[in-house]
Amino acid sequence: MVRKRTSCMECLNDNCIIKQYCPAEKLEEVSQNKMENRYAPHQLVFHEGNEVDSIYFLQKGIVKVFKNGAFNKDQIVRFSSDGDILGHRGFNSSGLYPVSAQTNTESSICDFSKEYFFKLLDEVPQLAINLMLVYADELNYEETKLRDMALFNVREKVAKSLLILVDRFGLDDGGQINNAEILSRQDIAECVGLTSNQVTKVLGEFKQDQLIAINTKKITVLNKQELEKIVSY
Amino acid sequence: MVRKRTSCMECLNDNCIIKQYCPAEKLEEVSQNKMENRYAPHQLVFHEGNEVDSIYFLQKGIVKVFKNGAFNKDQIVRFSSDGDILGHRGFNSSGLYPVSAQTNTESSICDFSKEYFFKLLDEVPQLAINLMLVYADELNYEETKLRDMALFNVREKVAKSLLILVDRFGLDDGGQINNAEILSRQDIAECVGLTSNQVTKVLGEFKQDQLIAINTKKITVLNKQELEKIVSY
DNA sequence: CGACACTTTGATGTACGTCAAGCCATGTGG
DNA sequence: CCACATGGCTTGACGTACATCAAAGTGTCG
Repeated sequence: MVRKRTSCMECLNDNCIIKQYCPAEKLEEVSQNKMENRYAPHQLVFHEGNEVDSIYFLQKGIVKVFKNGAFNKDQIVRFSSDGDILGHRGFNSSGLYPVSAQTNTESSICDFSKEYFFKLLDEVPQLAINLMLVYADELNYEETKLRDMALFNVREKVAKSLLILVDRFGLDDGGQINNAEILSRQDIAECVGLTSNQVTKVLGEFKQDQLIAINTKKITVLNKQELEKIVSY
Repeated sequence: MVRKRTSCMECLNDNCIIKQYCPAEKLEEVSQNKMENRYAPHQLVFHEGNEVDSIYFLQKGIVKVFKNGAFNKDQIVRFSSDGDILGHRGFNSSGLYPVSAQTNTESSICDFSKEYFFKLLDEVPQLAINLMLVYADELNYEETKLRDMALFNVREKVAKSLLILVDRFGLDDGGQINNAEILSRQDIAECVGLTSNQVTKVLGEFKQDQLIAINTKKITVLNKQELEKIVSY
């Protein structure tokens, strides 16, 4: 991991809420209080259960956020990408990270100390309010997923996992799911609480039904509408 | 529903984050911008899918917050009680309530317009920050639940539902779960995505194993430690 | 070219979801 | 005050979808 000082003024990532809501004159100070880090693929950013000391902003890359379950059955909370906040789940009453974060690709991540970040929130109310709105959206997303996981059968869950990937990574011109090649069957399974076995089987069914095409890791969505129909009720 | 103006200064509920984080001189203005409403049991406070216009603070009572699923299989998100915030899940990008809220008991609920509340957040940064922390805790809670629901079998889910109720409502001197008499088997089932049938069966097992005692609706916890052991791994 | 890891596929037992019938409380009207 | 109706609770029986295991297949790396 390579650490260096960089300036928010020159950062090209417009999704970052710091850049969006801090006034220009504040950004100079902000830059003084952060470090930018470069991670190799499959490096741990922070670990579930550890004390929360920092908050992270993912400038570029893909990071897997996940919770430990029993017997190496982890639960993937989300895949974060450019502009996303990491570690904010740790601002809870326990003071411990409730999830782990691990890079999937090479990544650039800025970090602030928790102390400085809270000082910043107090000085820039719009930042606090908009971070609050980020939480609200994530809470909605998780509660919808919770409802769905309670209701869906295996086939529906796999359809849901594909739509989650499409939503997060998008499709390229040919209809292929971006970044799908970096995901194992296990990864897909852990998004929706299944085993890699079950995912493989249902993906095979979907291929049979011409909803998708599979070239090992690369998945092409042929009929998104039908996939959406499977998860709607 | 009876509406009236009351003052936050005289409110006895110290759990309310408005009272906790607004300076005394601000509370006068706040009181001018809210209404207190008295609801009968089983009245709807707001409905999933409706436009978000207000935020609510539950002064006294028990309110069921739930999401609609397929074929009257609702999902209970939580039971709110004295001091809890209601409707904050609606501060999302869709502008619609993602859940419904319905009183279980007679309840007193204060409401603010969304506009005034956001103005207040901007003027009182500590309120915004602490509301953010409320979201963070709820997000943690939901993600833990999501993980558990993906992993647990029926027996474990029922144990979990009992522990949720104990956590929310507490036990009286005799070990009975407070307010359990207002809950149907269906309610318990909808906390953890089961049917009332399944809940009844497992509660019967727990009774057999002397973990609980059942007097129709009233449930007495005899061995909380063992219940916790069932949901731990 | 061989070793390793991941994926695919089939077979098997079991836990689960569903249905239906009986039971027990509660409340109402004769 | 008792008979009856209603709604939720309880229990058992049954078929199915699911979890798990093992073995073969495929791709990838040194």
